[in-house]
Amino acid sequence: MTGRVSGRPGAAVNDGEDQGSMVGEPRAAMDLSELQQIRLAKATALREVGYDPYPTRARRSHRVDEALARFAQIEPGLPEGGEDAEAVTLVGRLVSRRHQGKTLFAHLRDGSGELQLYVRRDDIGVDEFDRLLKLYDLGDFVQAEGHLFRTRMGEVSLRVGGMTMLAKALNAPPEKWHGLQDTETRYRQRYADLIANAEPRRVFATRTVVIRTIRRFLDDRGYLEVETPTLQPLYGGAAARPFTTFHNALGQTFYLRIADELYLKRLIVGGFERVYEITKDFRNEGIDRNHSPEFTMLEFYEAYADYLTMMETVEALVVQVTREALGSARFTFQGHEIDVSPPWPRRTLREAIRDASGVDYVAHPDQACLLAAARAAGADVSEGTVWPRIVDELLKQFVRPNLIQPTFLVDYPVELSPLAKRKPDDPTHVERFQPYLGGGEIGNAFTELNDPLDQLARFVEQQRDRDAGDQEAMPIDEDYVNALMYGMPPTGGVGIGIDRLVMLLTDQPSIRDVILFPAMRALPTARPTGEEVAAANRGGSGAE
RNA sequence: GGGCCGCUAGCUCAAUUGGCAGAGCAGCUGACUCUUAAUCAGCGGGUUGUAGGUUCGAGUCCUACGCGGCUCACCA
Repeated sequence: MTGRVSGRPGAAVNDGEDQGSMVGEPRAAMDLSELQQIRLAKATALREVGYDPYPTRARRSHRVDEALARFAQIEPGLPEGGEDAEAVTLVGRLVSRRHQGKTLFAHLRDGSGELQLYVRRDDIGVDEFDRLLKLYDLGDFVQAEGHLFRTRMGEVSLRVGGMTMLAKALNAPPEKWHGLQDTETRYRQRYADLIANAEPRRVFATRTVVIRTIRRFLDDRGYLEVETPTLQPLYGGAAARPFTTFHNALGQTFYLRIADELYLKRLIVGGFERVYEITKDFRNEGIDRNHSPEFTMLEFYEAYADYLTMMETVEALVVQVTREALGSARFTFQGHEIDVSPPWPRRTLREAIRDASGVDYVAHPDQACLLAAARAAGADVSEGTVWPRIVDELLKQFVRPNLIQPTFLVDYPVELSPLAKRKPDDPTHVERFQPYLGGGEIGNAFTELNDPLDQLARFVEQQRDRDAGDQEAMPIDEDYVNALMYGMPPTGGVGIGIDRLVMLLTDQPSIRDVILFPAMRALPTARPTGEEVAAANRGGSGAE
């Protein structure tokens, strides 16, 4: 860590090696803003009258929600405006302040909520009241002890008998009414966003409920949560370009995983019957509203199941997650009322495309023919587009935007799905489905291909596309084929993009709004130099 | 990568045709013992993203660059 003491990241004010200097030493103050200097002076003033602005320990008897619950219990036995006889001690951040002569109202926020503080000079003495007015600021963490009561205006409050500083804030919080609006600052300094805005606090709390509920759902059904490699010598399981990195001691290139699919299925080969993993995948491609270079993926695999079984599981999972997170199976996304109650309609990809565009891709089995038909239907497809891509374009341009209510599209052309098993009655299609919701897909699933030689043939096919310049085609994974040669039972598998699911449930239009610290271009001063990169690759970072 | 838009005080935003860079919040000083966007009086606060250019004069016009947003392309 370098010591940066400025509101703007990248505006380093303290690049020296010495780390242990006491806060409050004015050495770094040269580059502090006027407002920061004023707060720093207050911290120094506190110290001068014997109060540590950063004491080591805090004490708390109740969280805010516990205090409110306690008062609700006790209030019926109190006279009008009476106080709880027992003292409580609360901790948290000062988020608002209203001074009126010899009294002071303020709001304290902890992780569970907010509660009003009521301070009277007569209660705490002239000196302490004065300190409170002069040396405490919005954003400071404090500890307040006192008795609960209800104000004349009807708000449960703490009549403060004593207050101490827990941590002096040098940065002022953002504007209290408009919050922090600047998108870039909200992403780069998420801490400030969380302080200032209730919306991200709600979104990320919901995200946690979603993930917790998924775990419980799968745990309850006998799934084993496992961990597979992030650093992979060979990537696979999806169509995407990987990030590349290098292991110094092994002298070897690794790829950051683009999916965990192939490892999870190796575990099915090994004899685990139900496995899942919730983890980050990394794809080296463009960033937009729906794509982040690192994102969170759920994948789960079940032996002796097929894609029909998995559709029921997905419906049950999504409705349970929605109910846990929102208290209902219905919610609003970007103005659309969505109901995820099962069962969800199932339509084959072929008929969905045919109904929406008039093009039956089965009737146009070669590239030139399908391209002409697609264009005749009004699709925007460029000249060299390969056959499976044209199908994908038809899906994207005609079908997807209209899939607002939950829908399964099923049975995809084999060319689009190198890891899925062919339909028994139609070897040109595979048993695959994608759940659509709110105009986008939230996952991908199939009956897993377990014929090792068919799998090898599909890899070879992919390799041909690779050689033809398709940078997203999968490389041949011989070890995976070897695993399949030990025998993999019939298996159903599902992948669900957690970020997109959270976007839907929290009504957020951008994936960046559901990722706490979304990937951003480094600011000029924060970007490592070529020398630093070279040194890192030379070996040994020195630090853990 | 292309196109469009944006970047002004700590935060939220103004600034007419190119003519003294402003307000609210926050801050500072003071008044006020049930306020809650508290109120009232006064005060301070700016390298207008960066670097050039045009001009008597640039927040405003031009060029380049940086960062971001939207969008297209790419991409599940």
